[in-house]
Amino acid sequence: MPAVVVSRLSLYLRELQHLVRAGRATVSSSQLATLFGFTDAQVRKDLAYFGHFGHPGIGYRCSELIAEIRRILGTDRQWTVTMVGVGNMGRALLRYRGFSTQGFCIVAAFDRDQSIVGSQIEGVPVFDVSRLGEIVRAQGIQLGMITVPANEAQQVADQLVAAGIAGIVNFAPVALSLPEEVGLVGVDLTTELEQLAFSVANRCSSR
Amino acid sequence: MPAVVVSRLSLYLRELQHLVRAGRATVSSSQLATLFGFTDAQVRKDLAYFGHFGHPGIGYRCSELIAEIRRILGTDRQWTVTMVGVGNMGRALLRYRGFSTQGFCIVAAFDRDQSIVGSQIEGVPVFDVSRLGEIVRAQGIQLGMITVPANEAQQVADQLVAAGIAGIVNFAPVALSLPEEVGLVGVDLTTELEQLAFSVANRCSSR
DNA sequence: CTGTGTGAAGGCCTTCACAGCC
DNA sequence: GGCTGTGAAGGCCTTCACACAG
Repeated sequence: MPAVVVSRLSLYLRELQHLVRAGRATVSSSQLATLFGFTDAQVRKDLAYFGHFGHPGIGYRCSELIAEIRRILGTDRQWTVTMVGVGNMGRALLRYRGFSTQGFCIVAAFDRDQSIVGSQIEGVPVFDVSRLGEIVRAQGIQLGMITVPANEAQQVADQLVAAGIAGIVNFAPVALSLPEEVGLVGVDLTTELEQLAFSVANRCSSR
Repeated sequence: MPAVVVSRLSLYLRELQHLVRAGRATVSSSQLATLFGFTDAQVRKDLAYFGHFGHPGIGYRCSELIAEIRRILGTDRQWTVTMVGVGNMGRALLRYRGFSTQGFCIVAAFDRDQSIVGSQIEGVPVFDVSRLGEIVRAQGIQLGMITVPANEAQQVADQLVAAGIAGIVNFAPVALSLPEEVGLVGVDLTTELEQLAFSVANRCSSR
């Protein structure tokens, strides 16, 4: 299965949830496709990698497909998440409601700023970063989000790995070096703006 | 040229800047490649699409390559940016220093919360969203970042397009429909976590 | 007739392997 | 020896086109 399929499944899931909220019961591959500028064949192939979810002549039942995609992504279960770095970005993400509704529960945050250690932000307790290993291990936290400055990110990542984390989302603008068996996703906002600048400067529609 | 090349150029740029800060003068394609888990041939091909920047036997001079990549991306010039939606995410992004050093200058923000309209956040003035068209047009603002709730994002995008914006970064978790000639990049944090969950649940190293 | 699932074809992207250069 | 730039090969991903189902 192509690697990009999973990211498209996430997009399908998101729009399916919007469709259900709008009262739609079914959707066809071509309707889904036009939302993103994909082809209908691509949508069907993406879904067919994982099973037979469609109904010929009807399309896909939204709620049914939502359940299937969540099962595929593994977000039908709950994931425990920690956030390391409670600066501007960390705080914004802690306050973002979208994670918990999709199966991600932030259970602990870490920082070294003593003025916030011991407090709670949106119900999430903030611990001193020196207790990272202890708490991640004790609570069996599965995923970590790194929102510290770039020059501290690798060290934090190493601590998370040592504590047995299964995957990391890295918001620091630096490449991390991790063991093969730990999942890694990088999010760099400057990179995204640069993408946009290039596509605008070269008038190449990225779609 | 493959579409993904541009996103890799951004990554090269980022690490080159780290290398320069660490005092490195040159770097080879294989050294750059191992930072990301790419092949050396890929790095060379990516760069060779745009010119002959390397020096056989030496590698690439970091500062030289930085200048070239910035020129390619279009970030050797300054871009004016606006942010629509000054909630948690918007505020965090306004306070993020990384944009301005890479050529992106946030010159105005918009919200409809009257308690912040008229104030400044990190030196960026916050206007009522009703003045969006007027101000974007008057100041010739080039790029827009959308950080409003999903159900308001399309409407905001339409206003930005009407005001003549050249490109949009959409942080709202919804697919936007824009005219072909307007650049669009989507950033969905939940999607990123879902990627990670899948790769962990299926123990497939995404690298 | 609408719409899915899917082999086959086509195209795009990456990797290989080496000529050329320092 | 070290390293880049690049045609050729290979592989991966998307699109096509159609059999089949409701």
